[in-house]
Amino acid sequence: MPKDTLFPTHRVDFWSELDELDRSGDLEESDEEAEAFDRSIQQEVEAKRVKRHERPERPIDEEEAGLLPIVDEDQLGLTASSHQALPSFHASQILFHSTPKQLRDLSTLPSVDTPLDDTPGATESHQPAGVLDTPENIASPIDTPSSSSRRLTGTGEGRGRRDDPATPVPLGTEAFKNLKGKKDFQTLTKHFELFSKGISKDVTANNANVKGKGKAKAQKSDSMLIAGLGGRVLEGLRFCVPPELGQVGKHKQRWDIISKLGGQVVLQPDTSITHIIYDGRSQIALARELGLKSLSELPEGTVCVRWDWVVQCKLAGRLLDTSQFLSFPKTFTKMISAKAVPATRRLADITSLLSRGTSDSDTESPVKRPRIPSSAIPAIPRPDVFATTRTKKPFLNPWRSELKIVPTVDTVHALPKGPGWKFGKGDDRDDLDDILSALKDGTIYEEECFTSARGMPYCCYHHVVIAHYIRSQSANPDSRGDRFKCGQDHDGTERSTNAGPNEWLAKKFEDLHDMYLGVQGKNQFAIRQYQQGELFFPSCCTPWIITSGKDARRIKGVGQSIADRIDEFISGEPGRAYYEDTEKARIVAVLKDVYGVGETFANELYKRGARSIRDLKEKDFGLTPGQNIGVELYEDLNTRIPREECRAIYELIASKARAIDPKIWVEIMGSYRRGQEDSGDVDILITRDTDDGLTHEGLLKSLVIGLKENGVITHDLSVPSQWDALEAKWMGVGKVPGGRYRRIDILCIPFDQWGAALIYFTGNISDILCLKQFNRSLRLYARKKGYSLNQRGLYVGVIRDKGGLKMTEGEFAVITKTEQEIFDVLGLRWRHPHLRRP
DNA sequence: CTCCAGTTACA
DNA sequence: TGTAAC
DNA sequence: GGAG
Ligand SMILES: O=c1ccn([C@H]2C[C@H](O)[C@@H](COP(=O)(O)OP(=O)(O)OP(=O)(O)O)O2)c(=O)[nH]1
Ligand SMILES: [Mg+2]
Repeated sequence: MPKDTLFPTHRVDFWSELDELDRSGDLEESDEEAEAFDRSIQQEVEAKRVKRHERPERPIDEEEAGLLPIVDEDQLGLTASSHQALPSFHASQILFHSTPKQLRDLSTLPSVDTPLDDTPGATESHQPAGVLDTPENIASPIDTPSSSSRRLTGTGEGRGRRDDPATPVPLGTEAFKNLKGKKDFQTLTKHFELFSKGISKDVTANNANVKGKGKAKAQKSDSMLIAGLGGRVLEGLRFCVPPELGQVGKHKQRWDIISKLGGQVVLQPDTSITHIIYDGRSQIALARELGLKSLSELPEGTVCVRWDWVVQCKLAGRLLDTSQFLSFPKTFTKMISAKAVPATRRLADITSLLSRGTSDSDTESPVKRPRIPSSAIPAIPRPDVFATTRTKKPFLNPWRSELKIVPTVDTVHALPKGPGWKFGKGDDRDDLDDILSALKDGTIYEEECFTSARGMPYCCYHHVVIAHYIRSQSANPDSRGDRFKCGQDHDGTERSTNAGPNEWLAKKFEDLHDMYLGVQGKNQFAIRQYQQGELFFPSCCTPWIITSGKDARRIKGVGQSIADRIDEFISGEPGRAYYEDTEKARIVAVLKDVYGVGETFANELYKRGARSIRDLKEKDFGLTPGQNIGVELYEDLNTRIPREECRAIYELIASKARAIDPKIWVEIMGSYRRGQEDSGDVDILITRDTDDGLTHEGLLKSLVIGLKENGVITHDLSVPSQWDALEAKWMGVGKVPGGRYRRIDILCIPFDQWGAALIYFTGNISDILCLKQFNRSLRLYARKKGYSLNQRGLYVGVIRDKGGLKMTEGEFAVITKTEQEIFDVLGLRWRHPHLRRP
């Protein structure tokens, strides 16, 4: 792949915040940008052909369909003819992934819900069991023939009256009063007027999806497909985009993007708006800004979303669930279906259709309380459920099927509440926010315009995840088993992505990182930096186009060495990255994929002549028993586990455990708890309430034995040193009947370490970094505060020598029954597991 | 020049 | 103790 | 390999 074709030549990508725009006053700017972006995407696509391993087993479309509802316009009243008739609610408000589960045996089941939310409203009653929540049975908010529209309450921020968009009544007469008189504000409103005029002039062209600025468009006819990126997904929606000082350029772009996507833009709220774009965090501040006493004065159903929602909708070419993009997730704006079933009702409805007890993996406190059915398990509906409803998709862009968002497992009940908890009132950004951004830091460059965008981290995260996911998707031919055959399998399933203009760099670094994994003696921290490189470059993290290594050094985490690599990549001159990328390194990297084979032994194997997994199978290299299992099950163990299967394995284990001791607590942790849609292994955490004087001592042994009899557990990889200790970890392999072999970890812990163990075992991030960054940064943070955090608890008084070696153990700082206690001591807000990722 | 999380199991 | 793993 |  010749670099020049990969490397975009234009200067700015479509969403960067440029004040030049303002200065020039040239409204065409964003058009140009859009074009540039689109072009870069195309180039990106070109670059996307090659790839490596690892893909989930499901066909992509299946997931995609499940996660991103394609909305039938008819159902939304959004067909062209009804374009004017603004629906009160919108597809974007659909609560998509709520899979409440059945109430389990209350008397025996430890209640482990997340930081307490006993509010009945949010956690609806559950329904009798009987229907499995297999994908087939999951009610889609779309295809559920829902009852006639009901009066909506409790949705969105607004409670006020709603008018037809033709006759909006302004709200917030005092809006922006503290901005008025500011020069910036005046220029902004002036620009807005200009913009509005431009829109009405262009309206025809707009409808044809070609916005008037003739010349530039003509030549880009085939990037038109992409230019259309997004189609008119915001058709019929009306956006209030409250002005911000010093953000004229940014806002102009936003208006333009919204209107190109078919949405209407207003500065001041009125009775017809459907959305407010707000990247801040404080409802109060927003209300004040808008000149409202409270956001409830907004029209009923108004949703406050961060800007990145729009961006993602544009990228996805369709409306996305807003749940991941709410400005105020804490209020948990109950998203509702287009058919306007009240939120709580909907949830109950879904509950009744699903069920079968499952763990709520968002569990937290061992405090006893009735177990509430919750929705920890994401609905991953099957594609055919949607097939019939997606036909109306207004703009079928080819990228659509590539884009997916991390599963948003909308655990409604999981919102934190109670003592010690505050919802982010105002700007209560805590230090962990800083940690999380620090994690990303490498991905965020520090510039004024960027730090001002509060919503950015999340956006960034989403983009990274998506980009990464797509990368691995495109890397691998589908269908089980095929992926190891390497080669031929590129059955025309061209998987392109719409990642940004620097994406090729991310790919380069991903590749480089993989390669260095096989280089012995390479500094682990150096490898980590390359790994970081994967994160830096997706367009939304680095909103400008990197033109040189020097340029990239603006990014925190990119130093001289990474910059040099970038220059190599750009110039195409073979440099270190080229010379170090040897056949040997690649082979070693593959050998290292065997479970139990690390860098050292992989190199040793290479030295002894091993060149492939087959060699390992055929010749005797004196592998350990564990490594032999790794070789034998190489394919299975290197295949990601679909979420449903994780759950199935969990259920098998949990039921066996409960059969042994009904008071046992069994939870599924790891990537599953974080809400990922596939996992590398199944992580199970076990403990038992000691209130009756008994413990889970010895349970692990009988559990494993029992599961071996079942055929659920098939191999041991590493067993506890003391089987009957309260703390014991078993690692091995198991499967569901007829399924692939899967890695399983079972961790038993003393009851009072529940909180610390949850933090530990939930970890974070995996998907992108394969580092367990959340743990690492939290522990680093604790250390800086004079504590020490490990899977057992949070300690104070740890004395370290100057090398950082621990001289004393210290003592428990807190009883760590709950995660929250730990977060509290560290002065941090508890975070939903799903948010423990950068 | 120093630090980069903190721990367990296996051989 | 070094290696590999969570 | 990068940051302090
Ligand atoms: O180096 C590590 C590896 C893991 N963990 C914790 C966090 C992690 O979430 C949990 C389970 O580990 P696992 O390797 O299963 O990672 P995961 O997060 O579950 O990802 P996946 O299993 O999908 O690969 O153990 C750490 O603290 N440090
Ligand atoms: Mg795991």
